[in-house]
Amino acid sequence: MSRGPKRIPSMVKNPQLVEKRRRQIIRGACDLFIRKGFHKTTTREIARECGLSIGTMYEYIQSKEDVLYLVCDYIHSELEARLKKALDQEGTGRERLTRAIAQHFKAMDAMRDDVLLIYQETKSLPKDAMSYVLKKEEEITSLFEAVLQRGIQDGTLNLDQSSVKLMAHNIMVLGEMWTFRGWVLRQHYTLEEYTRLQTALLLDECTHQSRR
Amino acid sequence: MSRGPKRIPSMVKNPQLVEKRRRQIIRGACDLFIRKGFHKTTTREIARECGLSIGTMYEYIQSKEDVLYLVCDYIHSELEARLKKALDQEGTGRERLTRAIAQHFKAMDAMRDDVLLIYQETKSLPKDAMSYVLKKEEEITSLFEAVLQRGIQDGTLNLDQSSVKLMAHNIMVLGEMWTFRGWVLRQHYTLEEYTRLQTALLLDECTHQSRR
Amino acid sequence: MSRGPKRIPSMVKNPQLVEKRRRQIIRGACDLFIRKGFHKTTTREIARECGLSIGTMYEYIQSKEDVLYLVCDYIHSELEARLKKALDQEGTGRERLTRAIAQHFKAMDAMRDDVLLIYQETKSLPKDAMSYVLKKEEEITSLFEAVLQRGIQDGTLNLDQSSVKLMAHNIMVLGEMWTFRGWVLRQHYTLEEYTRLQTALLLDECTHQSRR
Amino acid sequence: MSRGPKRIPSMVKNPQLVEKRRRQIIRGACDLFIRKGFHKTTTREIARECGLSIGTMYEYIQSKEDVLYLVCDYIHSELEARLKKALDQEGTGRERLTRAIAQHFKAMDAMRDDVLLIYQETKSLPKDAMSYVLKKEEEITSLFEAVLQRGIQDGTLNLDQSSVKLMAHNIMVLGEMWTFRGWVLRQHYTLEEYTRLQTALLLDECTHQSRR
DNA sequence: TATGAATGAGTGTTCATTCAT
DNA sequence: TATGAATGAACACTCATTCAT
Repeated sequence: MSRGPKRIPSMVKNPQLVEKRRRQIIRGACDLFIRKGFHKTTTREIARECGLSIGTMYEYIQSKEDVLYLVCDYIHSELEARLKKALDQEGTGRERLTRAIAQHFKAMDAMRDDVLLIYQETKSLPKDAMSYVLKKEEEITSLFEAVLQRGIQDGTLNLDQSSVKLMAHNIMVLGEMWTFRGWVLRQHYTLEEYTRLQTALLLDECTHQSRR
Repeated sequence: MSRGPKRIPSMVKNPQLVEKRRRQIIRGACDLFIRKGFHKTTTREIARECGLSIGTMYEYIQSKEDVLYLVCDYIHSELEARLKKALDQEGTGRERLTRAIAQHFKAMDAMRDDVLLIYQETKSLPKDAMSYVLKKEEEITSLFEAVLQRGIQDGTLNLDQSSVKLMAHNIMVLGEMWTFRGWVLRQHYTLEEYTRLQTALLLDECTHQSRR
Repeated sequence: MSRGPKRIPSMVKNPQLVEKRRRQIIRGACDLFIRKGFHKTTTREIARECGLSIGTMYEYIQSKEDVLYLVCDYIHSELEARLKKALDQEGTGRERLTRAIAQHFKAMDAMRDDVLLIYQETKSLPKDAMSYVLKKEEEITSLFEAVLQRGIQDGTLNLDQSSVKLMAHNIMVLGEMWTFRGWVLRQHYTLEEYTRLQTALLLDECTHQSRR
Repeated sequence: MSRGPKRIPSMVKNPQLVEKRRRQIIRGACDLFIRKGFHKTTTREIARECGLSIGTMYEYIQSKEDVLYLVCDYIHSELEARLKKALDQEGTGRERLTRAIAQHFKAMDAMRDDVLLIYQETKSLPKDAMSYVLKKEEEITSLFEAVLQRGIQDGTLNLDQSSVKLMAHNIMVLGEMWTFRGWVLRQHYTLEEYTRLQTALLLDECTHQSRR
């Protein structure tokens, strides 16, 4: 279905070195993009922050936008990895969903700045890179779809098929909401309260479907 | 509570002229920001689009960021106005909430590009302007809080006080979600379906609170 | 036949100002290109030399290559003007040709650096600008063709039609030769000697054609 | 007279290896310089084209300009070799001259891109390298001088001493003209026609000198 | 000898803002 | 009030050259 991430060409041949340097670049750039935004961060700042000369950095990327893509892709990979670990467990569909939501919210809390970054800067990517990033987002969302389906099959969740996709998106968005409304939500709720209340809302919906 | 919008100084004395010119600027800039993003739009382009010379434009603003603030503020006002009109009606709290949600979603659909713009470019505002914009967002959210409270009072809604704020935010976010996940949601749901399903989710929660 | 020179867009509206500034640019750039070559001259140097800030200079051109085109076009215009003045006189075709050659050689001597510049840097122009420059060169050459034809008609020159074009090019090239072989030719010949000898060669050919 | 070509230092001791590698470099660079020009060709491209790593390439040269010199010198050697072969034959001075001209023109046709390269990029050489190249050009020219003198001595050519040098240059330039005006000349003349007409022009002059 | 990753000064170009008219 | 020419700091990116391995 997905043919993996976009390949960013590098002038350097040794793939391990490329991997290593790009990790440096991602780490440095991510911090800066979060602090100052993509457009207000200069390539020289990125280079300095990740301990490379500007010339060396450009041996590993082709453009500043490549850096943004690298960062976005990294953040998504990180999110996906965390979520997959949470799903890789036993229990009924309902139990797994509950854990997945909690884990998702925890990830959102831990990576709130990174997620915010994706929300705000994805649009600065070139067309093709943006498609990749959006596709990745969809893939992550589909992880929740899968858990929902499983719960429907084992009878622990009750949800109309037409609502499955929507619910998956709802879960994603109510998680992300903790990042982009965090500045006010955190004034009123701890992450635990937030998780409890939103989980209730979401699971409730997967219980009383029959009523509608 | 709120001390009204941030004042943007102008070199021009006649307030009606200022008002008129700024409307021109907002209209032109808004289009451009949506099409190209704030950073990739130049002041020259804005001036051309709104039919002013750059010199003249700068008589009515102090910086490019002022334009962004003007645009964001305008969009929020528009959203608020639409919502207030929907709330300015009779019926039980529950009925009013239902209508408000529908109206909110409709507004999100109509103004999806504008809302997206706010989501993506608010962070480009200077600190103080950003506070104003975020505060405005909060004010709009509080409109839903008020409706919820009213429904609780008249007994048509059942919701724990601790959840009121969260629900208001949920309503806001599930509306905005139609803008920033629209590219995929619209492949599966019409606005009507979306509204029906999400309203169910939200109202359901304001009905069975006792269970928890 | 020719639709005039390539239009270089300018950000500045006042055409007289554009004309004036571009003259400044041409003068400054021409000197520098001759001294250092096109590629080794920086845009900053050009700006400084012509008394404009770099930003201002870019209000009147779109790229460094535009400057090169402006310079090449100017040099050609200058050459053409000088030649046309020489042709705008009375006498038999043979007399006119003699004067035209002398004038051409004189122009080459006076503008030797400029002509050399065209020889060496035309290839640095973008494709379309290069066509314009080459076409102009052809137009100038055709001025000699016209004089030759006139001499043939009035019987003062004797030249096969098939040779006319070639002779025109020969005249051009033997003139230009004074610029790009000048460093050694000037060690052995004055411009007058050079002109006399080459004119003899060329006119001789337009006299004894019958022998072949 | 000439102290041979400029010595380009190499880090590598084995002279045969140096010779071999430089042949590689010349072949690769010459192609690129013709296609893209000297300044728009990067050292990386040259290295790639000739199958060496940049590091290795720099063991055999000291700078990019060295490569240009190597290429120019090679082209001249090639031209000189071809011409010498043509002169290494029997016959009267006049016959030898005729053959030399034809051979020269044929060489110009075959190596038109290379000759053009020399015309356009010689000025990019450092001062001292440029002198070498110009001297080489002069040497080649003097080959024609020698043939002319020989024809004068054996009475088959009639030319004033003062014109000998000029005629030699004329021969050179009318040959080179086939390269830098080829784009238009080839539209009207084949190489054979061109050679016939120009040879007539040149030999004619070496026949009727007495008249002047 | 051969390699290729590292370097950073230097390049062409942009654009928010000012200010004389 | 309106204009738009002028400004120059700042930007993304390149590339000849070096040097540790």
